[in-house]
Amino acid sequence: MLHFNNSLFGGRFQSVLGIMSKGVNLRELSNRLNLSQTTVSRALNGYPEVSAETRKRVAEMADELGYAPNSQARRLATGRSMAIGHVIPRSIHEMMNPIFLEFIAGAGETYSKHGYDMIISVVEDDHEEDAYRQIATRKKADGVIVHGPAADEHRHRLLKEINLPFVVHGRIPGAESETTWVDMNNRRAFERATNLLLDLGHQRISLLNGLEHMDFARRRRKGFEDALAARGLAADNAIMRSSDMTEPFGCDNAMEMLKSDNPPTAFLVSSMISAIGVARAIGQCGLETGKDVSIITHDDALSFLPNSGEVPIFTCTRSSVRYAGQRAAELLLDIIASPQREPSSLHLDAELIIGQSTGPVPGR
Amino acid sequence: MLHFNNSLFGGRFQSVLGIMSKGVNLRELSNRLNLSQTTVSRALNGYPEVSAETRKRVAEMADELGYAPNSQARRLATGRSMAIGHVIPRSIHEMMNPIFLEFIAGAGETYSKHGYDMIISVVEDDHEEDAYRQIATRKKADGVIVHGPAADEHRHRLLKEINLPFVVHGRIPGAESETTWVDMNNRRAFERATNLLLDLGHQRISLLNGLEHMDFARRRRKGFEDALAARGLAADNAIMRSSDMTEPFGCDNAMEMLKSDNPPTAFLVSSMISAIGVARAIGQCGLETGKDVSIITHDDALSFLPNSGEVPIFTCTRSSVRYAGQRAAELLLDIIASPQREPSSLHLDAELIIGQSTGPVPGR
DNA sequence: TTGAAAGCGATACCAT
DNA sequence: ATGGTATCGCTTTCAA
Repeated sequence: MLHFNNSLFGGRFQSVLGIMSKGVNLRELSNRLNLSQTTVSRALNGYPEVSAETRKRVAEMADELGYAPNSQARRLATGRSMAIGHVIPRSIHEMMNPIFLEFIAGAGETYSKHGYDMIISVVEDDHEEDAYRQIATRKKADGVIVHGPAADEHRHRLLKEINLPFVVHGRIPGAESETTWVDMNNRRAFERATNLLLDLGHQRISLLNGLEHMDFARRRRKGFEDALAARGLAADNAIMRSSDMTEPFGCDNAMEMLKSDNPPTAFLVSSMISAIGVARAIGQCGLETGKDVSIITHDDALSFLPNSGEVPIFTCTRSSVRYAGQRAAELLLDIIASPQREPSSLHLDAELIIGQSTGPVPGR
Repeated sequence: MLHFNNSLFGGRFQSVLGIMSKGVNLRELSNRLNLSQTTVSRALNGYPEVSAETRKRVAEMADELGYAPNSQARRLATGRSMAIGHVIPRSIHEMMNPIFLEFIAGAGETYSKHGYDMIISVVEDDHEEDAYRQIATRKKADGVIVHGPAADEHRHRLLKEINLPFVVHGRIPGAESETTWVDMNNRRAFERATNLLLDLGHQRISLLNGLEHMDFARRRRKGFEDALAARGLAADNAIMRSSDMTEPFGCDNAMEMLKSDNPPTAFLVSSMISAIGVARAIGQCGLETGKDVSIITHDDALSFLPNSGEVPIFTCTRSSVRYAGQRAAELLLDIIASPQREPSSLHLDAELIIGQSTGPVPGR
């Protein structure tokens, strides 16, 4: 996975004077230049009042001595920590979610593009509030991303209280207009998916959802139920499940239902990982996915679970979490740059993509 | 996934004087106490020469005012950044690896336990060297973890050059004794797995390996080949593959091989994710995993892919990456605390666990 | 266009 | 046991 340009890594490192590793500071640099620290600082930070010639001299010497400003000092002086925090409570990190990783990857790209650091705090559940407070009082980060809002969410209140800028990945029910968030249209995605199944003649559809104390899962369920209701159908609790989205969650539940008296002819699943489990169960029952039993899954476009190709394996509602991460980070940096601005959120639509896992209901 | 204790989050936040959010600093705190900053600092940091009574007063007032030291200032004063860096080049983060996430989760636990921050830098490939240099010169972190060492690895040279403490997750061939690392015994794990298959009568075994410019993948291949050689067998390149360990990688290759003239009777796979793909292929060919075709996979004990239960789905070599993360972090903190110490590494053994995916070769 | 000097908020040495 | 003061390395106001 790691490739190196040999011209960079293979050769000897340019330590002509052993200076590169010494760590020159601003004072030494300005001494060498017979300039004040002020001027050097200005030159390096692109202030306009520096003469072109001076700026050039400074840049060259800085380069030669391998100068880079000490971030702690700069942060102390400017009062900005140039870092964004992500707090992961144990309850979320125990079932360490690949979706989180993909989001982080996206956000991280944005951060480094803007010179920000990403700091991740893994904390015990009962220290989460503490973690946020410490980020604020100790000035560890200029803002945070709130992950996985619950249906009954409170973190935004704390964050407003302690005046820590934040962006929510997902939405906080009842606080949509007073917070900045990036979310996909979960309800609509699952409504569309359900309609597709209904159009294919499926009437008995199982919902394998994420944990329904989470906002996103509630919305998905709503979309599912809305679509059924629109055709005068009711959801059957006997074939609806809600859990962490693991592979066995999909397999075990699908297996159980398929063996029951009144098995579903289709599954609507909240995650590719569980969908893979469902497919396994279908196979183990001697049935064929997309023919005997249909599956639609949400696809977060995780890089290690590609579901693309001409005809994707799974029919899916797709929305890139990585992209969401990039955009959420951008919004947060905006807020930090101009705190007075009105909250502006981003509602992403999922694509409904036809793959190999759906077909008309058998015997139709 | 997120549970909150309502007594913490549900109620109103204690902003009795609006002070909590103000951010008191050391000077204000010491003024309020009629003590010098020196004494207050000492009291808070547990220095012995402070009277018990003073210490108590200080602690109480600090608590009341919600004082917490500004980390930037402290870092500047102490010269320690109290942070560990993880650099992720794009080549690794494009195929964003869940294994990385799990490792991070483990390391993160250790960091917060010791008051360290974890900072993650997502960088373009050709900026990786730069990223490390900047961490060193700008003093962004006190040390770094090196992820995914290649067979032809150079980062350790750079890190020694710039004097940045580090621990390797995995091993750097040829530098085992001069670096501190945490790795599992890849060669032995795959040797044992292969032996198990051979004992079951399998002679035609396919290897679906990770990218073989990575050290871990080479070692696994070695283990595989060693085991075959010990019984006078040779590996057949026609049924060996090496790639990013995605689900389709497993499925597509297994499918192709199973349909060939001389199909393998067993698969040795480097990752659960790909193993799931293999299982899917087997199902699609109308065969049964563990009966018609056997699979042994390496299991990194990823939380969203549990492979436990009385009889796990997959027979596997298992080693917890999360644990590796914890230990690697501990070793790094040790090094930082006492830099002169000899490098001491950790070689973890994988367990070989029998699951449902293996059985005697058919027709035996 | 350049520089002197005052912060930023802690720690730590040297006195007392 | 407590306090004064220099220091960490940078930014930024104010002067020149």
